[in-house]
Amino acid sequence: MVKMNDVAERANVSKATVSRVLRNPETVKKATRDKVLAIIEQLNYQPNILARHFRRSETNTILVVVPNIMNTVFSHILGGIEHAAGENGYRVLLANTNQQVEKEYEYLDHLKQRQVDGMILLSARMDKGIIAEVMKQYPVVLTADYLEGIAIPTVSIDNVSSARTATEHLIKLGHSRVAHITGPLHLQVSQDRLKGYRQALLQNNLDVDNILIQEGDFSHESGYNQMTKMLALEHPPTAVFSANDEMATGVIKAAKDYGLSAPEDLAVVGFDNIKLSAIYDPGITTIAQPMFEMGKKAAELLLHQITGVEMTKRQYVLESELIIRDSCGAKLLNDD
Amino acid sequence: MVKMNDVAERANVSKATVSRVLRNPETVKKATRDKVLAIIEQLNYQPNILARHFRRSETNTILVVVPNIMNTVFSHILGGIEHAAGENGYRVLLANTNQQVEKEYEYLDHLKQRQVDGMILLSARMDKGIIAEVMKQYPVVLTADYLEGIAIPTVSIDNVSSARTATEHLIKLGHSRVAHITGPLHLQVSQDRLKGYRQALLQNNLDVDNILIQEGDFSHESGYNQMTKMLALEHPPTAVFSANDEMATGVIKAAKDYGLSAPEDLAVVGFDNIKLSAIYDPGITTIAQPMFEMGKKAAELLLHQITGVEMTKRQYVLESELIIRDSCGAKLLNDD
DNA sequence: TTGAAAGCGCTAACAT
DNA sequence: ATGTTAGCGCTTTCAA
Repeated sequence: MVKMNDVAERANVSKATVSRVLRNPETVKKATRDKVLAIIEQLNYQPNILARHFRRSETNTILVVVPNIMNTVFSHILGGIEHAAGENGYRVLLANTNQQVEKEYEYLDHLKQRQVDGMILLSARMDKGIIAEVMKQYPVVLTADYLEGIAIPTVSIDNVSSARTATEHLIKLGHSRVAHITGPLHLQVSQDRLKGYRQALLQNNLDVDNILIQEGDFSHESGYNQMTKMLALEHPPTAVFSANDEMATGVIKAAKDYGLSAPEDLAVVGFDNIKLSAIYDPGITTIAQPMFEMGKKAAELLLHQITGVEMTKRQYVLESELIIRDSCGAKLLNDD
Repeated sequence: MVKMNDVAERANVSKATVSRVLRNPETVKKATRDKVLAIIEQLNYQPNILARHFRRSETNTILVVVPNIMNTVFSHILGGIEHAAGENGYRVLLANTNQQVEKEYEYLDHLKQRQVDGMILLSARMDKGIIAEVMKQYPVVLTADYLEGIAIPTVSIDNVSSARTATEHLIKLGHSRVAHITGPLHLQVSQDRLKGYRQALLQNNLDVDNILIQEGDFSHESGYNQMTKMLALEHPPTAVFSANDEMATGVIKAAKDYGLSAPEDLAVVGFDNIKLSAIYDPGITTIAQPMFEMGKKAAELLLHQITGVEMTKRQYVLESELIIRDSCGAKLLNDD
């Protein structure tokens, strides 16, 4: 393994100069620089990055803690993170938790041991006190999740108002019995979407009927099962706001198996705007969450912390958008 | 930052002993060990992993080169890799290429600079000579892709025979005009699936009609467009084998927009068995590719190389399976 | 079973 | 603009 000293000797300069050529080329006279570069090329010298990391105690690596990489929403956020990190010369270390809190705690060691320069959490189920403690010492950003009462830098959408928009859309379409299938209620996002749903009903003078609020787990199957249950009600809903797109497909399938069709007999709105919602037949009306952008912004925010860039803002709320497709029936009306 | 020496002093032992307690506890007398561990606890000592990596010139990190993390197939393989790596104390560094070959070359530097202990490629579009060269020097495994004429450790399925199975399934169902929408033909997997399709036709004494073979790009839209084109043919196909599931949904949609329905008027078989194929309505008959398993196996194979475990086998071909759902019409027959 | 000591390859402060 | 030098924190060989 050829090392910096070998290059230095061959070029008749000191190690320091070689180091400078690599890290601060402008501080070296052009002639010297060219000579050194030529030798580097000739010897096919590769700097030992581990030595550099050690010496500088920085790694140019960020840790991304994901509940589940196989989930479309997370993989797209991850895509955005990877993109922004790469653009800025940083690498991404992956940490899958499989929703286990203990794993989140484990990965904290990476920060403490300086194996990474910072961390992005896509899920924060740890104790808030601990998170607050960690935040004080290391660069951390939260995205895709949200934590109340703690000033952690966060990139998110406004889930409450987005859910309100989705629900209102159904109300404006003339529905008064609008159901909601929630995500797992231990997640803040699920709580927020539920809150927005409630707000929309109340602001439109509609009663909140708890029988029309059922908890799902974001899976197609849970959407199917909860909808099947509600269809057997004496007064079944005529519209459903599902907390994500995958459950929305379960809702539509349940209606179909019950002899109803969406949107004619049941209007459905989903959430996330994953590819599935555009591909599914009928196309699913949904709230578009800028997943890639969220990841990108989160990474940028983290890199600012790492490099010490002044941050005026620490909480970013990105825009979400109602995408009207077929499942809500709005297009049916327009066709009249 | 408390360092090893601090622990040593407090425990009245040498740095060497502390190091041993951490890395080879069995070589230290129990009493000493306990004392040291107590001090470590007490001082909340965290070893500087960067120093360790540098000193040992190993990183316990593997690099995963992915064409696109946002693609379901890749994210599931990645899930398997992450799982196996984690189980064995290794970390996963993510490298997205966005299908750019130059990026693949760039990431090679991570290996050369010893920033990672090995590399898993989910796409190998680099020059074979270079790959062969790299393989000789560093642990490398290929999965999800396949390279002819080079003995690189590989984990894959048999795309040719899987595609043959898929196509034969349609032929057995009575179809003689079976179309194929391929993936991008510069990819080996697309070529292989096309080959399997051809074999099935020939083995069943059916002509290969090139007008029924159209190249897609794995997207819903390309499936839709290519199918729309074929439906306008004088003798349109009655069945389609699509090289992936997403294009299969495009095929079904195109048929629908043409006034036909699947499977009644057009039988469709996809490939991959991503979640979408189970959720879609009609459920898509497809070839199940064990994505998670592939990732897991690939990681294990790589770790064997890294740790110097004897490898009897270097090419793993995992089992794929035909999953019969609604889109092919087989269930229609059974209902008779 | 433990300690002493060298040194991994680089960077950066300081000197020239 | 370039060189000298110390040292980052750990692991490991050798000696005791």
